[in-house]
Amino acid sequence: MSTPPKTPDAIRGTQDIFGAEAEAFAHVVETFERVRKLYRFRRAEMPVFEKTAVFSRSLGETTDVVSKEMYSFEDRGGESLTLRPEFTAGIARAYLTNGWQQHAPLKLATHGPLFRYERPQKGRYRQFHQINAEILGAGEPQADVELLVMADQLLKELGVADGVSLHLNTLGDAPSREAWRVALIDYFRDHRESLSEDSQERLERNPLRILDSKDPRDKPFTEGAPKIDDYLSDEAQDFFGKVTQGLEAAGVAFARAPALVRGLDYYRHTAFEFVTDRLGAQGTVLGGGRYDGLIETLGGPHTPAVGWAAGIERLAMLVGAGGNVAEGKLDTAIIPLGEAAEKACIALAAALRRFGLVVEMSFRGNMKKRLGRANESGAEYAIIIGDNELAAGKALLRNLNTGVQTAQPITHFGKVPLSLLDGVEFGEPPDPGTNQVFDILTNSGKKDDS
RNA sequence: GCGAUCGUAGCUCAGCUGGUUAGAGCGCCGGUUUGUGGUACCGGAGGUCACGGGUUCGAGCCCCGUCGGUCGCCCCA
Repeated sequence: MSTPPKTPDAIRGTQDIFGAEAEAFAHVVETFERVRKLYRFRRAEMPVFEKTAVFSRSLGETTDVVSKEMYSFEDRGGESLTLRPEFTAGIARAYLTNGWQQHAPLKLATHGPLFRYERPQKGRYRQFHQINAEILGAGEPQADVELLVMADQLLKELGVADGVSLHLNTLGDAPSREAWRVALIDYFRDHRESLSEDSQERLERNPLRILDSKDPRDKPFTEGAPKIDDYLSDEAQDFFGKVTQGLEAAGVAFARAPALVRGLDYYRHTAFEFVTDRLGAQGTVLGGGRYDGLIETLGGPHTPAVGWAAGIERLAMLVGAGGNVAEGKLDTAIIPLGEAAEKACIALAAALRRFGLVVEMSFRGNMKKRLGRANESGAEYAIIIGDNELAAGKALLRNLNTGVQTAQPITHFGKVPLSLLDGVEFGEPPDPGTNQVFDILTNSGKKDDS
């Protein structure tokens, strides 16, 4: 008496992607790969896990993000490892440990799974996937511009640009950012009692975040809050000007978003998000910014860099909503009947696929079943070979749209487009050594004329 | 971590104020068609009603707990 084993559940917040969604997912990745090559971003592959320090140092040891939202564990040697929650820190580590400085300015693109220990909700999973682009070792605003223009082109080529807008801001250089921060704290402290509980908390930990609070109680005060523009140094102002001018030159539309901020200290200058209102609370489709301070936190030399990342699932949802991704269509279904015919059909399927046709060969069910499946698959033609046909060296070519079916010499398949054979009756196969394609073309010409 | 909401067949769902053998559509399998699809008709398989406890003569339905899904808050690298 044994009880059947219990099927283990999938891990919370993971997804099994299949069918149309998987096609949309692949479409996003393929489009990214194509576009990234247009800009000569070089492909990189990084490990999905790193020493925990790679992430904890760059993010700051004390933040919620590090203490609660990373997948960290000890390996058998007692070393603390973490499944990557983002690409940037791992890329920065690779940049330093592999001497990639020699390639600077280095344009890198990658994509793959990331892991965050969060409560799942729409567009948010514990294992999710991003596409990612970075330019390391480039302090020039042109790098920001190129990254943004590429992002814009990507979204347009994916067909999701409608309803998605680019929100752009600058956080200034380090002195500008700090002066602004102090001014914000002073300002909000005066209204402390009127702020939401969350924002009172934020005042201590992360005052910039009050600006994009969702609580209506905070709204009246965020409007009148100090603006970064009043604290920008000349250099920072000039930098941002070059970014916006570059976007205008490239024809990339953007909206200035003075409340768009970044929580971590290493961010400088440009911050941006492509945002939609079609994905519920998780409206950011692609986001990034300049992180000139990051590489130093990993013990490297001062290295300016800028990058962005976009959630593949979120993009796939937008792509899928447009209904423009379908599974690959079947051209031809091959239906063998009987063991001997099966062998001939395997050979025929291989030949047709080498020819470039999308072919499936059925191996289950009776004739009715097999034809039914062929029909459902959307195939245009079915090629049927039973033992009778095999003995005569023929196969049945059935047009599944018209229902017209003719017997054809097996040797014709794989050498002639099926559309030429469609509906045309042939006699004996051409003599060996003659040009079969030519014969068939002239034969079918005769038929058409008559 | 917090809140709301949901969990019935492979899928989408119905199931009345608690009342006998729990339903539909789709899908699957078979038949009308011994080797011919799309349409139609007929039949069939498939359910520990998420799990565990409780209330009740009686629970898919009410109560408590657990797990899971979804949506939102916090956070957002």
